[in-house]
Amino acid sequence: MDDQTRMLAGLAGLGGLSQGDVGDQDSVRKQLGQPQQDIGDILQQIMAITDESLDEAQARKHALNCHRMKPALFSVLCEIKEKTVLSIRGVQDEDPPDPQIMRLDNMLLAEGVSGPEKGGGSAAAAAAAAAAAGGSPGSDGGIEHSDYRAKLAQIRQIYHSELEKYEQACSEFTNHVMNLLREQSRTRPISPKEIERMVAIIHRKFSSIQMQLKQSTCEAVMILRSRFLDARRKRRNFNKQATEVLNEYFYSHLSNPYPSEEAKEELAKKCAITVSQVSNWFGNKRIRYKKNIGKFQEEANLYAVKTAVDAASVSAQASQANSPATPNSGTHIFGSIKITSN
DNA sequence: AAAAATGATTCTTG
DNA sequence: CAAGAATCATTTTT
Repeated sequence: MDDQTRMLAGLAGLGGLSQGDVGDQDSVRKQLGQPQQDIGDILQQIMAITDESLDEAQARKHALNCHRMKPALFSVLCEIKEKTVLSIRGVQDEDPPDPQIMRLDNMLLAEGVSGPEKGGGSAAAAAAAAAAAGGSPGSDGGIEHSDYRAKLAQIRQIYHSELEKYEQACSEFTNHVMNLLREQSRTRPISPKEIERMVAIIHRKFSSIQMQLKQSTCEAVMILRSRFLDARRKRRNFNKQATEVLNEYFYSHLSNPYPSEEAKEELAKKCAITVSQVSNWFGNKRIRYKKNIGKFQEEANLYAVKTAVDAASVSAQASQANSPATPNSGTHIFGSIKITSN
C-alpha cells in the first residue's frame, strides 16, 4: 500500500511502473547520501562530454560506467522513460499510405520508370507509341520511337541512381544512429521500440526526399511524353496526291463539303491517312475556305476545271468549255456563311 | 529570317 | 457527339 501511494504521488497517476522498478528505486534512495548533489554532478559530466576530446571522453565515459552511482541513475532513467513512453505512444499513429505517393508510384510504374528494369520500360514505351501512332506510317515512326525510348531510359537511369543514393544514405544514417543508440544504451535505457521509432522517423524523412525525386521524375516524363507523343510537334504534310484527292472532293462538293463516314473512309484509304485525319483536313479546309474565299478562288477554279475536264472526257460535251476564270458558277457556299472580315 | 501554309489539338456550342 | 473557332507547333515558301 505504501508503494502504491508513493507511486501515485510520484508519477502523477501515469502508472506503468512495475513493483520491481519501484523497489529498485527505493533501494537506490537508501543507498545515496545526498542524491541531489551526486546526480547533479553526473548530469553535469554527461552534458560536458561533447566538449571534450575523444580520448578524454572515452576515459570519462568509462569512469562514469564504473561509477558506483551508475546503476542507480540507470534505474532512475528507466523510471522516467516509463513515463515518457506512455506519452509517446499516444502521439505515434501509423502513417497511412499517402494517396499522393501512391499516385506518383503508380504513374512511374505505368511509365516503366520504376519497376522491372528494361522489360517494363520498353513495353510501356511501345504501348505508348502504338497508341499515339495509330497504325499508318511505319516508316518514320521507328526513329521517333527509339528516340523516345532512349530519353525515357535516361530518365529511368537517373531516377534509379538517385533513388539508390538516397537509399544508401538512408541506411548509412540509420546504421549510424543505431550504433549511437546502442552505445548510449549502456548509460541510459533504450527500448527496442524506441530504436524502432527512431528508424521510422529517419525513414519518413528520407521518403519525403524520395517523393520529391519521384515528383520531378514524373514531371520529366510528362514533358517527354508531350514532346514526343504529341503528334502535332512532328507534323508531316500530306503528300501531293493526297491533298489533290481531298481538294477534289472538297471543291466538287463545295455546296456541302461534309463527307459521310463512308466517304471519309474511302478518302482515307485513297490518301493513306486515317479517317480522323480526313476529318481534321475537312474541318480545317471548311473554316479556312470560308474565312477567306478570295484566297482560295484560284484553287477552286483549278479543281472545278479538273472535275469539269473529267466530266467532259466522259460525256464529250462542250456547252461552255472556255475561260477557266469563271468562279465557281453553280457552287453556293455551304450553309449560311458569315464572312468575318479580317 | 519573316511570313504563309498546314496538320493537329483544345475548347465551346448546339 | 460533331462542327466551328481559336490556337499551337511545325513545315514550306518567300
